[in-house]
Amino acid sequence: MARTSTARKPKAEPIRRDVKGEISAYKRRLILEEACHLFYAQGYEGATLEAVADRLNVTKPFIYSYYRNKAEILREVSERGIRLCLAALDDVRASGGTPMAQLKAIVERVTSLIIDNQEYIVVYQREEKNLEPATARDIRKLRKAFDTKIEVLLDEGVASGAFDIEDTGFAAISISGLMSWTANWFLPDGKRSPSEVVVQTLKMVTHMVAAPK
Amino acid sequence: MARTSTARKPKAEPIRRDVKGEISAYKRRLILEEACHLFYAQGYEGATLEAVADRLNVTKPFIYSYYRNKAEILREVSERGIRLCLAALDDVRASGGTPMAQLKAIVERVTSLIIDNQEYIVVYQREEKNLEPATARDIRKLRKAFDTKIEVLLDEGVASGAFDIEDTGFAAISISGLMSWTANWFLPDGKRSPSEVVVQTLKMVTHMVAAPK
DNA sequence: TAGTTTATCTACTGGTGAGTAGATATGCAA
DNA sequence: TTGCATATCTACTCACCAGTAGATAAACTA
Repeated sequence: MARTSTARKPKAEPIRRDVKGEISAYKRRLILEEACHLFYAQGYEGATLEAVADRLNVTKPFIYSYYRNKAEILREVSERGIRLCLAALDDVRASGGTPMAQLKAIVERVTSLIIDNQEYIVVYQREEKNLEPATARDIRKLRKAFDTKIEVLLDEGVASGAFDIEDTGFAAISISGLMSWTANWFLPDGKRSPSEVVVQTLKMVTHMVAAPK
Repeated sequence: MARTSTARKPKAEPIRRDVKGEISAYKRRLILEEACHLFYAQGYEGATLEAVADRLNVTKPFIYSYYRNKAEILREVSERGIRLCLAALDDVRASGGTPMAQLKAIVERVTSLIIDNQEYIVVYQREEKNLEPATARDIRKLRKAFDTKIEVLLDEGVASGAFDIEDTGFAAISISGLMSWTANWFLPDGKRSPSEVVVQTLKMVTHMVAAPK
Protein backbone atom coordinates (compact mmCIF):
# COMPACT_ATOMS: atom_id res chain seq x y z
CA MET A 1 0.00 0.00 0.00
CA ALA A 2 2.53 2.63 1.09
CA ARG A 3 4.78 3.89 -1.69
CA THR A 4 8.50 3.78 -1.29
CA SER A 5 9.58 7.21 -0.20
CA THR A 6 11.46 7.87 -3.46
CA ALA A 7 8.56 6.92 -5.77
CA ARG A 8 7.35 9.90 -7.84
CA LYS A 9 5.69 9.52 -11.25
CA PRO A 10 2.19 8.12 -11.02
CA LYS A 11 2.32 6.70 -14.57
CA ALA A 12 4.18 3.48 -15.40
CA GLU A 13 5.82 3.64 -12.05
CA PRO A 14 8.10 0.65 -11.68
CA ILE A 15 7.12 -1.41 -8.68
CA ARG A 16 10.27 -1.06 -6.69
CA ARG A 17 10.68 -4.52 -5.27
CA ASP A 18 13.24 -4.82 -2.58
CA VAL A 19 15.01 -7.67 -4.33
CA LYS A 20 17.93 -7.67 -1.97
CA GLY A 21 15.65 -7.87 0.99
CA GLU A 22 13.59 -10.61 -0.59
CA ILE A 23 16.63 -12.77 -1.25
CA SER A 24 17.79 -12.23 2.27
CA ALA A 25 14.36 -13.17 3.63
CA TYR A 26 14.36 -16.26 1.45
CA LYS A 27 17.70 -17.38 2.84
CA ARG A 28 16.48 -16.80 6.37
CA ARG A 29 13.48 -18.93 5.55
CA LEU A 30 15.64 -21.79 4.27
CA ILE A 31 17.77 -21.67 7.40
CA LEU A 32 14.66 -21.56 9.56
CA GLU A 33 13.07 -24.60 7.94
CA GLU A 34 16.17 -26.72 8.12
CA ALA A 35 16.91 -25.66 11.68
CA CYS A 36 13.36 -26.41 12.77
CA HIS A 37 13.58 -29.82 11.19
CA LEU A 38 16.79 -30.64 13.04
CA PHE A 39 15.56 -29.16 16.33
CA TYR A 40 12.54 -31.42 15.98
CA ALA A 41 14.57 -34.53 15.22
CA GLN A 42 17.44 -34.03 17.68
CA GLY A 43 16.38 -31.36 20.13
CA TYR A 44 17.55 -27.76 20.28
CA GLU A 45 20.77 -28.50 22.15
CA GLY A 46 21.41 -31.73 20.28
CA ALA A 47 21.20 -30.06 16.89
CA THR A 48 24.33 -28.10 16.01
CA LEU A 49 24.32 -25.14 13.66
CA GLU A 50 27.17 -26.91 11.93
CA ALA A 51 24.72 -29.69 11.05
CA VAL A 52 22.12 -27.19 9.86
CA ALA A 53 24.75 -25.56 7.67
CA ASP A 54 25.83 -28.93 6.28
CA ARG A 55 22.33 -29.78 5.16
CA LEU A 56 22.18 -26.46 3.33
CA ASN A 57 25.66 -26.99 1.85
CA VAL A 58 26.98 -23.87 3.51
CA THR A 59 29.06 -23.19 6.61
CA LYS A 60 28.23 -22.01 10.08
CA PRO A 61 29.27 -18.35 9.60
CA PHE A 62 26.79 -18.18 6.74
CA ILE A 63 24.03 -18.76 9.27
CA TYR A 64 25.50 -16.19 11.61
CA SER A 65 25.23 -13.55 8.91
CA TYR A 66 21.46 -14.05 8.83
CA TYR A 67 20.74 -14.73 12.49
CA ARG A 68 22.41 -13.14 15.49
CA ASN A 69 22.59 -16.43 17.35
CA LYS A 70 20.97 -19.82 17.81
CA ALA A 71 18.33 -18.51 20.20
CA GLU A 72 17.06 -16.07 17.59
CA ILE A 73 16.36 -18.97 15.25
CA LEU A 74 14.48 -20.75 18.01
CA ARG A 75 12.48 -17.59 18.59
CA GLU A 76 11.28 -17.49 15.00
CA VAL A 77 10.48 -21.19 15.04
CA SER A 78 8.53 -20.77 18.26
CA GLU A 79 6.51 -17.75 17.18
CA ARG A 80 5.37 -19.23 13.92
CA GLY A 81 2.69 -21.61 15.19
CA ILE A 82 0.84 -19.27 17.49
CA ARG A 83 1.02 -16.39 14.97
CA LEU A 84 -0.65 -18.50 12.30
CA CYS A 85 -3.30 -19.77 14.70
CA LEU A 86 -4.13 -16.30 15.97
CA ALA A 87 -4.41 -14.99 12.42
CA ALA A 88 -6.81 -17.80 11.50
CA LEU A 89 -8.90 -17.15 14.58
CA ASP A 90 -9.10 -13.42 13.92
CA ASP A 91 -10.01 -14.10 10.32
CA VAL A 92 -12.93 -16.34 11.29
CA ARG A 93 -14.13 -13.89 13.92
CA ALA A 94 -14.07 -11.10 11.35
CA SER A 95 -16.23 -12.98 8.88
CA GLY A 96 -19.02 -13.43 11.41
CA GLY A 97 -21.65 -16.15 11.80
CA THR A 98 -23.23 -17.90 14.77
CA PRO A 99 -21.00 -18.79 17.70
CA MET A 100 -21.30 -22.47 16.78
CA ALA A 101 -20.40 -21.83 13.15
CA GLN A 102 -17.45 -19.71 14.18
CA LEU A 103 -16.21 -22.24 16.71
CA LYS A 104 -16.41 -24.99 14.12
CA ALA A 105 -14.53 -22.90 11.58
CA ILE A 106 -11.83 -22.09 14.12
CA VAL A 107 -11.37 -25.71 15.16
CA GLU A 108 -11.15 -26.78 11.53
CA ARG A 109 -8.64 -24.18 10.49
CA VAL A 110 -6.51 -24.27 13.61
CA THR A 111 -6.32 -28.05 13.76
CA SER A 112 -5.25 -28.08 10.13
CA LEU A 113 -2.61 -25.47 10.83
CA ILE A 114 -1.30 -27.47 13.76
CA ILE A 115 -0.98 -30.57 11.61
CA ASP A 116 0.72 -28.65 8.82
CA ASN A 117 3.12 -26.94 11.22
CA GLN A 118 3.58 -29.84 13.58
CA GLU A 119 7.36 -29.56 13.82
CA TYR A 120 7.30 -25.84 14.62
CA ILE A 121 4.71 -26.35 17.31
CA VAL A 122 6.37 -29.31 18.96
CA VAL A 123 9.73 -27.55 18.98
CA TYR A 124 8.16 -24.60 20.75
CA GLN A 125 6.40 -26.79 23.30
CA ARG A 126 9.60 -28.65 24.10
CA GLU A 127 12.15 -25.90 23.94
CA GLU A 128 10.35 -22.95 25.47
CA LYS A 129 12.85 -22.82 28.31
CA ASN A 130 15.69 -22.23 25.85
CA LEU A 131 14.11 -18.96 24.76
CA GLU A 132 15.24 -15.73 26.33
CA PRO A 133 12.85 -15.03 29.20
CA ALA A 134 11.45 -11.90 27.56
CA THR A 135 10.73 -13.78 24.35
CA ALA A 136 9.13 -16.65 26.23
CA ARG A 137 6.87 -14.16 27.98
CA ASP A 138 5.85 -12.51 24.71
CA ILE A 139 4.88 -15.81 23.13
CA ARG A 140 3.02 -16.88 26.24
CA LYS A 141 1.04 -13.66 25.97
CA LEU A 142 0.03 -14.56 22.43
CA ARG A 143 -1.14 -17.98 23.57
CA LYS A 144 -3.04 -16.44 26.43
CA ALA A 145 -4.68 -14.05 23.95
CA PHE A 146 -5.73 -17.00 21.81
CA ASP A 147 -7.39 -18.73 24.76
CA THR A 148 -9.10 -15.55 25.87
CA LYS A 149 -10.57 -15.00 22.42
CA ILE A 150 -11.94 -18.53 22.44
CA GLU A 151 -13.37 -17.86 25.87
CA VAL A 152 -15.17 -14.74 24.62
CA LEU A 153 -16.65 -16.70 21.75
CA LEU A 154 -17.81 -19.37 24.16
CA ASP A 155 -19.42 -16.69 26.32
CA GLU A 156 -21.33 -15.45 23.29
CA GLY A 157 -22.55 -18.96 22.58
CA VAL A 158 -23.64 -19.46 26.16
CA ALA A 159 -25.55 -16.18 26.01
CA SER A 160 -27.29 -17.25 22.81
CA GLY A 161 -28.13 -20.64 24.25
CA ALA A 162 -26.06 -22.53 21.68
CA PHE A 163 -23.51 -23.74 24.24
CA ASP A 164 -23.92 -25.34 27.63
CA ILE A 165 -20.75 -24.63 29.58
CA GLU A 166 -20.22 -23.98 33.25
CA ASP A 167 -16.71 -22.53 33.14
CA THR A 168 -15.95 -21.02 29.74
CA GLY A 169 -12.39 -20.20 30.76
CA PHE A 170 -11.70 -23.83 31.50
CA ALA A 171 -13.49 -24.96 28.35
CA ALA A 172 -11.33 -22.60 26.29
CA ILE A 173 -8.17 -24.08 27.77
CA SER A 174 -9.51 -27.57 27.08
CA ILE A 175 -10.33 -26.82 23.46
CA SER A 176 -7.03 -25.20 22.68
CA GLY A 177 -5.32 -27.98 24.60
CA LEU A 178 -7.09 -30.64 22.60
CA MET A 179 -5.92 -29.02 19.38
CA SER A 180 -2.36 -28.41 20.63
CA TRP A 181 -2.08 -31.99 21.80
CA THR A 182 -2.60 -33.16 18.25
CA ALA A 183 0.93 -32.02 17.45
CA ASN A 184 2.20 -34.51 20.04
CA TRP A 185 0.65 -37.67 18.73
CA PHE A 186 -0.20 -37.15 15.06
CA LEU A 187 1.87 -39.24 12.65
CA PRO A 188 1.85 -38.10 9.02
CA ASP A 189 1.86 -41.72 7.89
CA GLY A 190 -0.38 -43.04 10.65
CA LYS A 191 -3.77 -44.60 10.23
CA ARG A 192 -5.71 -41.34 10.43
CA SER A 193 -5.43 -38.79 7.64
CA PRO A 194 -5.21 -35.11 8.52
CA SER A 195 -8.79 -34.54 7.38
CA GLU A 196 -10.07 -37.42 9.53
CA VAL A 197 -8.29 -35.93 12.51
CA VAL A 198 -9.89 -32.57 11.82
CA VAL A 199 -13.34 -34.14 11.55
CA GLN A 200 -12.98 -36.13 14.76
CA THR A 201 -11.56 -33.18 16.67
CA LEU A 202 -14.53 -31.16 15.53
CA LYS A 203 -16.87 -33.83 16.89
CA MET A 204 -15.12 -33.91 20.25
CA VAL A 205 -15.23 -30.15 20.61
CA THR A 206 -18.87 -30.00 19.57
CA HIS A 207 -19.81 -32.65 22.11
CA MET A 208 -17.90 -30.74 24.76
CA VAL A 209 -19.75 -27.46 24.33
CA ALA A 210 -23.06 -28.00 22.53
CA ALA A 211 -26.27 -27.46 24.49
CA PRO A 212 -28.52 -30.55 24.43
CA LYS A 213 -31.28 -30.21 21.83
CA MET B 1 5.20 -62.02 51.39
CA ALA B 2 8.11 -64.20 50.25
CA ARG B 3 10.55 -65.10 53.00
CA THR B 4 14.22 -64.37 52.61
CA SER B 5 15.87 -67.59 51.53
CA THR B 6 17.82 -67.92 54.78
CA ALA B 7 14.81 -67.51 57.11
CA ARG B 8 14.16 -70.64 59.15
CA LYS B 9 12.41 -70.52 62.51
CA PRO B 10 8.70 -69.85 62.23
CA LYS B 11 8.56 -68.35 65.73
CA ALA B 12 9.78 -64.81 66.48
CA GLU B 13 11.43 -64.74 63.16
CA PRO B 14 13.17 -61.40 62.75
CA ILE B 15 11.86 -59.55 59.72
CA ARG B 16 15.05 -59.29 57.76
CA ARG B 17 14.82 -55.82 56.31
CA ASP B 18 17.34 -55.01 53.69
CA VAL B 19 18.47 -51.86 55.45
CA LYS B 20 21.41 -51.31 53.17
CA GLY B 21 19.21 -51.60 50.13
CA GLU B 22 16.61 -49.29 51.63
CA ILE B 23 19.15 -46.59 52.34
CA SER B 24 20.51 -46.94 48.86
CA ALA B 25 17.00 -46.67 47.40
CA TYR B 26 16.36 -43.61 49.54
CA LYS B 27 19.46 -41.89 48.24
CA ARG B 28 18.48 -42.72 44.68
CA ARG B 29 15.10 -41.18 45.40
CA LEU B 30 16.67 -37.97 46.71
CA ILE B 31 18.86 -37.70 43.64
CA LEU B 32 15.88 -38.40 41.40
CA GLU B 33 13.71 -35.69 42.97
CA GLU B 34 16.37 -33.03 42.85
CA ALA B 35 17.39 -33.96 39.31
CA CYS B 36 13.79 -33.88 38.12
CA HIS B 37 13.35 -30.48 39.69
CA LEU B 38 16.38 -29.09 37.91
CA PHE B 39 15.53 -30.79 34.61
CA TYR B 40 12.15 -29.12 34.87
CA ALA B 41 13.55 -25.70 35.63
CA GLN B 42 16.51 -25.66 33.25
CA GLY B 43 16.03 -28.50 30.80
CA TYR B 44 17.86 -31.81 30.72
CA GLU B 45 20.92 -30.49 28.92
CA GLY B 46 20.90 -27.19 30.78
CA ALA B 47 20.93 -28.86 34.17
CA THR B 48 24.34 -30.21 35.14
CA LEU B 49 24.81 -33.10 37.54
CA GLU B 50 27.24 -30.82 39.32
CA ALA B 51 24.28 -28.55 40.10
CA VAL B 52 22.16 -31.47 41.25
CA ALA B 53 24.98 -32.57 43.53
CA ASP B 54 25.38 -29.05 44.91
CA ARG B 55 21.74 -28.86 45.94
CA LEU B 56 22.17 -32.13 47.80
CA ASN B 57 25.45 -30.96 49.37
CA VAL B 58 27.36 -33.78 47.77
CA THR B 59 29.62 -34.08 44.74
CA LYS B 60 29.13 -35.41 41.26
CA PRO B 61 30.83 -38.79 41.79
CA PHE B 62 28.33 -39.42 44.59
CA ILE B 63 25.61 -39.38 41.97
CA TYR B 64 27.60 -41.65 39.71
CA SER B 65 27.74 -44.27 42.42
CA TYR B 66 23.94 -44.48 42.41
CA TYR B 67 23.21 -44.00 38.71
CA ARG B 68 25.21 -45.26 35.75
CA ASN B 69 24.83 -42.00 33.87
CA LYS B 70 22.65 -38.97 33.34
CA ALA B 71 20.35 -40.75 30.90
CA GLU B 72 19.48 -43.37 33.49
CA ILE B 73 18.19 -40.64 35.79
CA LEU B 74 16.10 -39.25 32.96
CA ARG B 75 14.72 -42.73 32.35
CA GLU B 76 13.47 -43.04 35.92
CA VAL B 77 12.00 -39.56 35.82
CA SER B 78 10.25 -40.34 32.56
CA GLU B 79 8.79 -43.67 33.61
CA ARG B 80 7.31 -42.44 36.84
CA GLY B 81 4.28 -40.59 35.49
CA ILE B 82 2.95 -43.23 33.17
CA ARG B 83 3.61 -46.04 35.69
CA LEU B 84 1.51 -44.28 38.32
CA CYS B 85 -1.28 -43.52 35.85
CA LEU B 86 -1.43 -47.09 34.58
CA ALA B 87 -1.53 -48.43 38.13
CA ALA B 88 -4.43 -46.12 38.99
CA LEU B 89 -6.28 -47.13 35.86
CA ASP B 90 -5.82 -50.85 36.54
CA ASP B 91 -6.90 -50.34 40.11
CA VAL B 92 -10.16 -48.69 39.07
CA ARG B 93 -10.83 -51.32 36.42
CA ALA B 94 -10.30 -54.06 39.00
CA SER B 95 -12.83 -52.62 41.43
CA GLY B 96 -15.61 -52.66 38.82
CA GLY B 97 -18.69 -50.51 38.37
CA THR B 98 -20.51 -49.08 35.37
CA PRO B 99 -18.42 -47.78 32.49
CA MET B 100 -19.41 -44.22 33.38
CA ALA B 101 -18.48 -44.67 37.03
CA GLN B 102 -15.16 -46.22 36.06
CA LEU B 103 -14.37 -43.50 33.57
CA LYS B 104 -15.12 -40.84 36.14
CA ALA B 105 -12.95 -42.54 38.74
CA ILE B 106 -10.11 -42.83 36.25
CA VAL B 107 -10.31 -39.19 35.21
CA GLU B 108 -10.36 -38.10 38.83
CA ARG B 109 -7.43 -40.18 39.94
CA VAL B 110 -5.29 -39.70 36.86
CA THR B 111 -5.82 -35.95 36.72
CA SER B 112 -4.84 -35.72 40.37
CA LEU B 113 -1.74 -37.80 39.73
CA ILE B 114 -0.78 -35.59 36.83
CA ILE B 115 -1.08 -32.49 38.96
CA ASP B 116 0.89 -34.05 41.79
CA ASN B 117 3.61 -35.27 39.45
CA GLN B 118 3.58 -32.34 37.09
CA GLU B 119 7.34 -31.93 36.92
CA TYR B 120 8.00 -35.59 36.15
CA ILE B 121 5.42 -35.56 33.40
CA VAL B 122 6.54 -32.35 31.77
CA VAL B 123 10.17 -33.45 31.83
CA TYR B 124 9.21 -36.65 30.05
CA GLN B 125 7.13 -34.82 27.45
CA ARG B 126 9.96 -32.39 26.72
CA GLU B 127 12.97 -34.64 26.95
CA GLU B 128 11.79 -37.87 25.40
CA LYS B 129 14.33 -37.52 22.61
CA ASN B 130 17.17 -37.57 25.14
CA LEU B 131 16.21 -41.08 26.22
CA GLU B 132 17.96 -44.05 24.69
CA PRO B 133 15.81 -45.17 21.76
CA ALA B 134 14.96 -48.52 23.39
CA THR B 135 13.83 -46.80 26.58
CA ALA B 136 11.78 -44.28 24.64
CA ARG B 137 10.07 -47.14 22.84
CA ASP B 138 9.29 -48.95 26.09
CA ILE B 139 7.68 -45.90 27.63
CA ARG B 140 5.72 -45.19 24.47
CA LYS B 141 4.36 -48.71 24.72
CA LEU B 142 3.12 -48.01 28.23
CA ARG B 143 1.37 -44.87 27.05
CA LYS B 144 -0.15 -46.73 24.16
CA ALA B 145 -1.36 -49.39 26.60
CA PHE B 146 -2.99 -46.69 28.70
CA ASP B 147 -4.88 -45.28 25.71
CA THR B 148 -5.94 -48.73 24.57
CA LYS B 149 -7.36 -49.56 27.99
CA ILE B 150 -9.36 -46.34 27.93
CA GLU B 151 -10.59 -47.27 24.47
CA VAL B 152 -11.79 -50.67 25.68
CA LEU B 153 -13.66 -49.01 28.54
CA LEU B 154 -15.27 -46.59 26.09
CA ASP B 155 -16.30 -49.54 23.90
CA GLU B 156 -18.01 -51.12 26.91
CA GLY B 157 -19.86 -47.89 27.57
CA VAL B 158 -20.96 -47.60 23.97
CA ALA B 159 -22.22 -51.18 24.09
CA SER B 160 -24.22 -50.47 27.26
CA GLY B 161 -25.63 -47.28 25.79
CA ALA B 162 -24.00 -45.03 28.38
CA PHE B 163 -21.68 -43.38 25.87
CA ASP B 164 -22.31 -41.87 22.49
CA ILE B 165 -19.02 -41.98 20.60
CA GLU B 166 -18.31 -42.50 16.93
CA ASP B 167 -14.59 -43.28 17.13
CA THR B 168 -13.63 -44.64 20.55
CA GLY B 169 -9.96 -44.77 19.60
CA PHE B 170 -9.94 -41.08 18.87
CA ALA B 171 -11.98 -40.30 21.98
CA ALA B 172 -9.46 -42.22 24.10
CA ILE B 173 -6.60 -40.18 22.67
CA SER B 174 -8.57 -37.00 23.34
CA ILE B 175 -9.32 -37.90 26.93
CA SER B 176 -5.79 -38.87 27.80
CA GLY B 177 -4.58 -35.82 25.90
CA LEU B 178 -6.87 -33.54 27.86
CA MET B 179 -5.48 -34.92 31.10
CA SER B 180 -1.84 -34.86 29.94
CA TRP B 181 -2.22 -31.29 28.75
CA THR B 182 -3.03 -30.24 32.30
CA ALA B 183 0.64 -30.69 33.16
CA ASN B 184 1.47 -28.00 30.60
CA TRP B 185 -0.67 -25.18 31.88
CA PHE B 186 -1.49 -25.86 35.51
CA LEU B 187 0.12 -23.43 37.96
CA PRO B 188 0.22 -24.54 41.61
CA ASP B 189 -0.46 -20.99 42.72
CA GLY B 190 -2.85 -20.11 39.91
CA LYS B 191 -6.50 -19.21 40.26
CA ARG B 192 -7.77 -22.78 40.02
CA SER B 193 -7.07 -25.24 42.82
CA PRO B 194 -6.14 -28.81 41.97
CA SER B 195 -9.57 -30.05 43.01
CA GLU B 196 -11.32 -27.46 40.85
CA VAL B 197 -9.24 -28.59 37.90
CA VAL B 198 -10.19 -32.18 38.57
CA VAL B 199 -13.89 -31.28 38.76
CA GLN B 200 -13.84 -29.26 35.56
CA THR B 201 -11.86 -31.89 33.68
CA LEU B 202 -14.41 -34.43 34.75
CA LYS B 203 -17.19 -32.23 33.34
CA MET B 204 -15.40 -31.82 30.02
CA VAL B 205 -14.81 -35.53 29.66
CA THR B 206 -18.37 -36.38 30.64
CA HIS B 207 -19.74 -33.95 28.08
CA MET B 208 -17.47 -35.45 25.46
CA VAL B 209 -18.68 -39.01 25.86
CA ALA B 210 -22.07 -39.11 27.58
CA ALA B 211 -25.10 -40.22 25.57
CA PRO B 212 -27.89 -37.61 25.59
CA LYS B 213 -30.59 -38.47 28.12
C1' DT C 1 42.39 -51.37 68.23
C1' DA C 2 44.01 -52.97 63.66
C1' DG C 3 42.60 -54.17 59.37
C1' DT C 4 39.28 -54.24 55.75
C1' DT C 5 35.57 -52.64 53.14
C1' DT C 6 32.54 -49.17 51.63
C1' DA C 7 31.20 -44.41 50.77
C1' DT C 8 32.48 -40.14 49.21
C1' DC C 9 35.65 -36.66 47.58
C1' DT C 10 39.50 -34.07 44.85
C1' DA C 11 41.22 -33.28 40.67
C1' DC C 12 41.42 -34.38 36.28
C1' DT C 13 40.47 -35.65 30.85
C1' DG C 14 38.42 -35.42 26.48
C1' DG C 15 35.10 -34.07 23.47
C1' DT C 16 32.04 -30.73 21.87
C1' DG C 17 29.88 -26.79 19.96
C1' DA C 18 28.62 -21.68 20.13
C1' DG C 19 30.41 -17.87 18.46
C1' DT C 20 34.28 -14.92 15.96
C1' DA C 21 38.46 -12.79 13.43
C1' DG C 22 40.30 -12.33 9.51
C1' DA C 23 41.05 -14.18 4.76
C1' DT C 24 39.01 -14.84 0.19
C1' DA C 25 35.89 -14.85 -3.44
C1' DT C 26 32.14 -12.77 -6.03
C1' DG C 27 29.77 -9.31 -8.16
C1' DC C 28 28.98 -4.41 -9.11
C1' DA C 29 30.10 0.56 -10.42
C1' DA C 30 32.61 3.90 -13.00
C1' DT D 1 39.79 -2.95 -16.29
C1' DT D 2 40.32 -1.24 -11.49
C1' DG D 3 38.55 -0.48 -7.16
C1' DC D 4 34.96 -1.15 -3.78
C1' DA D 5 31.38 -3.57 -1.29
C1' DT D 6 29.23 -7.58 -0.05
C1' DA D 7 28.85 -12.55 0.73
C1' DT D 8 30.87 -16.55 2.27
C1' DC D 9 34.55 -19.39 4.04
C1' DT D 10 38.78 -21.23 6.83
C1' DA D 11 40.48 -21.80 11.04
C1' DC D 12 40.37 -20.73 15.39
C1' DT D 13 39.10 -19.70 20.74
C1' DC D 14 36.83 -20.37 24.85
C1' DA D 15 33.83 -22.34 28.07
C1' DC D 16 31.47 -26.00 29.57
C1' DC D 17 30.28 -30.56 31.28
C1' DA D 18 29.79 -35.77 31.24
C1' DG D 19 32.27 -39.12 32.97
C1' DT D 20 36.56 -41.22 35.64
C1' DA D 21 40.96 -42.44 38.29
C1' DG D 22 42.77 -42.54 42.29
C1' DA D 23 43.01 -40.54 47.09
C1' DT D 24 40.79 -40.20 51.61
C1' DA D 25 37.57 -40.72 55.19
C1' DA D 26 34.06 -43.31 57.61
C1' DA D 27 32.10 -47.46 59.21
C1' DC D 28 32.17 -51.93 60.30
C1' DT D 29 34.35 -56.53 61.86
C1' DA D 30 37.04 -59.55 64.54
